[in-house]
Amino acid sequence: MSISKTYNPKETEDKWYKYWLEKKFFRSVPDEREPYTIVIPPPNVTGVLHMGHMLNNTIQDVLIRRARMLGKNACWVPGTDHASIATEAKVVAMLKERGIEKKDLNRPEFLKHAWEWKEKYGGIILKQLEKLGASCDWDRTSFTMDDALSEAVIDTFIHLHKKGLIYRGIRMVNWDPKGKTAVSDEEVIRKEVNQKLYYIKYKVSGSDSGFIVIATTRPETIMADTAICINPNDERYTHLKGKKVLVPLINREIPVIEDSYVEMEFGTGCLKVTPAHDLNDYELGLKHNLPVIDILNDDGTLNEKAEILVGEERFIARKKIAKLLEEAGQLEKVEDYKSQVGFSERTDAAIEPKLSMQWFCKMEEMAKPALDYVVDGDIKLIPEKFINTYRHWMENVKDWCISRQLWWGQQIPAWYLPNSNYVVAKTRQEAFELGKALQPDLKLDDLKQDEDVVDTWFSSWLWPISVFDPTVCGNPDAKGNADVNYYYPTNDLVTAPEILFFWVARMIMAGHEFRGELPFRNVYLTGIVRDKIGRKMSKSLGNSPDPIDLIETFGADGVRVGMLLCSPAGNDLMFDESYCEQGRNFANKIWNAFRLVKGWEVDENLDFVNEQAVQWYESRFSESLTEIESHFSQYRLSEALMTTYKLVWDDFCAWYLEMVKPAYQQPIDKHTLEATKDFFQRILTLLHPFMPFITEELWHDELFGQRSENDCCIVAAYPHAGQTNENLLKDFDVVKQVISEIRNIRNTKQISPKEALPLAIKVNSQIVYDNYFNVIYKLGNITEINQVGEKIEGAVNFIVGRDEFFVSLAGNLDPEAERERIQKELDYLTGFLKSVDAKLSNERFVQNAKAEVIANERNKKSDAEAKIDMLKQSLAQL
RNA sequence: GGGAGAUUAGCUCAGCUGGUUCAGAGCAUCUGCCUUACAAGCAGAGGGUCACUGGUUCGAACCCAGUAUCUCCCA
Repeated sequence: MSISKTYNPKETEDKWYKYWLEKKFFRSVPDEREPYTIVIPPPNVTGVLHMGHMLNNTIQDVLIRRARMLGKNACWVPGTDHASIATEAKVVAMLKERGIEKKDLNRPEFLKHAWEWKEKYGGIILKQLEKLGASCDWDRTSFTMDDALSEAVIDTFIHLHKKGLIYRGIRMVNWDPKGKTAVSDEEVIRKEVNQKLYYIKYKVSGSDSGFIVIATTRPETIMADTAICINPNDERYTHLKGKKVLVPLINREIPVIEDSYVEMEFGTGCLKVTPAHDLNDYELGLKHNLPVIDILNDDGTLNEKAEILVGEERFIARKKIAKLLEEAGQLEKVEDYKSQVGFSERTDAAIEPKLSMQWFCKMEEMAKPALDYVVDGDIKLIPEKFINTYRHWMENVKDWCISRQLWWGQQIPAWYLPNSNYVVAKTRQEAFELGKALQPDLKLDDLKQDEDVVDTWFSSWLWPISVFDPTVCGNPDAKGNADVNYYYPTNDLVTAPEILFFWVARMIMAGHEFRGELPFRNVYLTGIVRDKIGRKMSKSLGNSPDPIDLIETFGADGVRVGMLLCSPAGNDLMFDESYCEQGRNFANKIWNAFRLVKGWEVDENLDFVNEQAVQWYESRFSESLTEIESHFSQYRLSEALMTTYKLVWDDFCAWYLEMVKPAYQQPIDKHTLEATKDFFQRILTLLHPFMPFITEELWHDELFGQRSENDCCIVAAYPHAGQTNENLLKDFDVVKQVISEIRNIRNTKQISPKEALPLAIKVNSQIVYDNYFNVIYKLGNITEINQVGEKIEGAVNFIVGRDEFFVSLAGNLDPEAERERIQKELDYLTGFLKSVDAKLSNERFVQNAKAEVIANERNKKSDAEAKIDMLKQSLAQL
């Protein structure tokens, strides 16, 4: 093994990842052990690894590695989802580059190209996860469009349709004119946009000069107007009641209706009603029985119903209409106006509200049990604050539009008969059998399958079940295979709060529907990765580092540590590369501590002089481990890491190793070396979930002797907390403080650390300092230690606990400076004593406070008094 | 407009059921060190009106009310 001065991750990472794969350490099959299961939130096949994935998957890997070391049968199932809109968009773009238009292809031809694309690019993100060290069971890699998983989707559709939970209906949907598909409410991103408010004059029918003015942001939709609406209480417009007006430019006559829905204060208090192109207008139209005129094509261009500007794109049409209105003298004015506009998450096109026939899944019935799991605490959300959000959603749930006007996905198993009836069935043959009942003369070829596919989330909501046994989806009575019975319900889900509703909640619904059980017990919600000035990381801002570059620069272990250091659960994290640097430095620290220990020569004849140090670290390790376990149990991973970090860097490297390390080129005793090696191995196991590569590398060093093939850190037993010796820990706190004081004296008096100093102790406590002389000599660079009964004159002194310490400096004591220092401390203590006295002389405090609190105050008082006494004496001696 | 959450050191965050020496980390900063494991390092130090205003209490960073600012979700 190399002993380079710095740790080089490149030499270890690929090597060990390959080794783990070869030895099948990630592989899980059901056995008699307790399972610990995580299903990956399937990244989009079109995706490349971004910082959000890094965070999310680092957390999952830490959890799964720790569970594995705790002796559980750990199973982390990887995979991807087919992301219908995003993938279809990519494939269409690729075809366009090759000079092929989607409209010139039929469905099978298009799907062939799409699968080719998926085979070529779909695995990129999973390969990238390997670089991070993700210990997924790759043999279980799933894809939401695998045959079996697709079948599960179809069966689910059929099952829910049979139950009456899926229906077809006309609804106002969010139409993405670029993707040419409906998208769900959750896929619409609202942004504030600077717009214009156009004030348009509508002529009153049958009058030469009368007109009313209507304010709108969408003048291109006036041709779809079917009414003008005023508030019945609006006195400005009473003369218009029952009248008709003419739509400008096309002069179609429409009625003036009255409804208190119209806000009198907004715009002119007069609203144009366009049922086909606005949700509120649609509802108003239903109420007042208005016709619906849809003037837009699927791609967002105007159709012949618009009468004018046919074929123009909607935003171009808006500009042209404004000009036409102006020329016609019907544009009164234009104002700047800010408003919220929805954009498609996938294509960034402005969403067009559009009426269309879609498939819906009823949510209310399924939402109830899904809400109960969380409210009753069977499923824990971490952090808990998300329960409120979850409840609010589930209590106001809306039906789920599940059809998408795309080809990439599972085609809806609905078959239309010539008479426009339809049946839902898995195959054409089955549909035919059902169809004959409705239409006896039906021929097989008469059936036409619905052109649309189901929403990708309609696959993903089955994920925690379908990756184990897809056949139980849609078949709630099925018993399921060995896998699903063993691994389901899974343990932890790690995901982003943005998809709490449209993924997490729906998985809970599906789990309840098909397994009668929750899909996971804990949902750990990560924050959004932002840059250090708080902006969301995005491609367009270019403020996101490439995770693979980060791994190149800082090593996978360094990046993992960096991610976790800045990631409190559920809070956004302000990522900065310096965290990864800190992680890399930590790896280097471990590496160098190892170099030190590795370099030690043993001398069997030496006495075991480090017994106190060894026992102290033993206790300290247990104490820290208990704290780490508690952090893990609360999913406070960054704190578990920080506790580990300090245990290694401060306690092990800065204190323990310094205490036991022999002088340069001197040998060490056998006991100490063995104890140190044992500590080191335990540290490696403790660190492994966070830093898998460096720990595995060091684990196999010859320092620890020969290891069998399967003796690897990844499967080593996680350490258990042993006994802690409280008194020893307390004594060492005092000893460490004494050493710090000595070092501080050196620093302030400009004395070199090389210059050894004499120390005298006036012991007033029960501490047996003799036990710690070795440590104090070594770390304080002390020549002699004397226990004295009286103060030493002319020495610098300090107090730790109740004991006084004196360091004689060869003639360079500055009495004035000493007096000042002591006086300062004295002032502080006097003030402190005053506040304690005030408390103790307050009758109500003594009456009301708990006994131990009062005892504590009394202790503080006597401690302070003792110290003040000592300081006063010192002052007098100067 | 409705709802949720946040505000503690220069930065990122802990701080449990109100009660150990007038609030703790890590990073950054400052001072001194190339001390044979590590300058990606060592030793030490400084740094806070716990957003603001009231209230409850013997006692408030913590509980209550209001104000301000910010973030997110929904319309």
